[in-house]
Amino acid sequence: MEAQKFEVPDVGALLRDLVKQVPRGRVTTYKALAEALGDPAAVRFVASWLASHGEDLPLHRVVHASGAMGKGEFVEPEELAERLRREGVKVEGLRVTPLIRYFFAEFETERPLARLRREQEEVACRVRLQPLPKDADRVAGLDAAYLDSEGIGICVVCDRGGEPIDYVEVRHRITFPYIPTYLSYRELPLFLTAIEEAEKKGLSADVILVDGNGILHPRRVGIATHLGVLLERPTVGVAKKLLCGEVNTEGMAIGEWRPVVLEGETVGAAMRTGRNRTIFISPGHLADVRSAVDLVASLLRENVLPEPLRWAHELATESRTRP
DNA sequence: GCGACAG
DNA sequence: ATCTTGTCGC
Repeated sequence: MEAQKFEVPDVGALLRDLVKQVPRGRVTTYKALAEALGDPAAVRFVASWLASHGEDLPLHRVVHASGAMGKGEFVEPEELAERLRREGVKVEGLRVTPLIRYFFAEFETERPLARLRREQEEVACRVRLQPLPKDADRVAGLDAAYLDSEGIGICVVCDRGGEPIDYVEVRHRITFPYIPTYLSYRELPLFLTAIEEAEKKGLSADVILVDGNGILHPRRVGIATHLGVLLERPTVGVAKKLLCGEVNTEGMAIGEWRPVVLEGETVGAAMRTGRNRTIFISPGHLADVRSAVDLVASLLRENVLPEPLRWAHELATESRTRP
């Protein structure tokens, strides 16, 4: 099986370009930058990325939506205010006043996140929900860990009893940041090569478990779904936190599960595993909620995660200790 | 007061 | 996810 070509934009570089577009004497906001990238929900990425990668940028021209000075690791707010004043911007009490008078948002941009969203919607159109193969006797688990900007991808293949058979490890430079609902663009390249390497080694699985969501996603295309559709293979997503949708987890017994509903549709299940931990299971591709839940339940032991994912996580974390 | 977004 | 001090429980 050939690795799929999977292009991801350099959003960090694009964000730099956007900040450089803000003229002297004008200010923009974190939210306006996120919108210029194509998704206002990326505002936290914008703030955190600028705080750690924006040392050489004119960050005094990026303020909160309230007009308040931004917060970075490089410059004190008083100094930011001083820099703005020198450019003719009025700052009172560490706030640009009135913001509207100096506000800039006329960015030259191709809105990269909006393009990725359209791509996700196209992938979502190709999802097929159906029961998992009944004769599945090998289940893979995919997980990632990070060492600075290097990503570590693990693909473990387990037998039907959850016993690991073998695994592969791959490493990639990762540039795409974590932005909620765009996880695929960060981790899928890692997973695609891990699976390719596994197949080269003669390691294959009937179903692939992924650390993340399947159709339990605002556009019904979480990382497990994206992977499944690209490879045309059965996948199931397992997440440790709820991304979206609604579910009542009150008084759940261990092993019990309840549907996660999104816009009136059941897109997954919340299941209580050991202790007080709840996991969120959703079909990726060529799976449905019922069979995904059954498969995960059959691979659950004492751990929070089903065995293939528990092993993948353990191996990925362990790999970080030996660079 | 609003919102709370997988890894 | 990672970083990381202090705190709780087995």
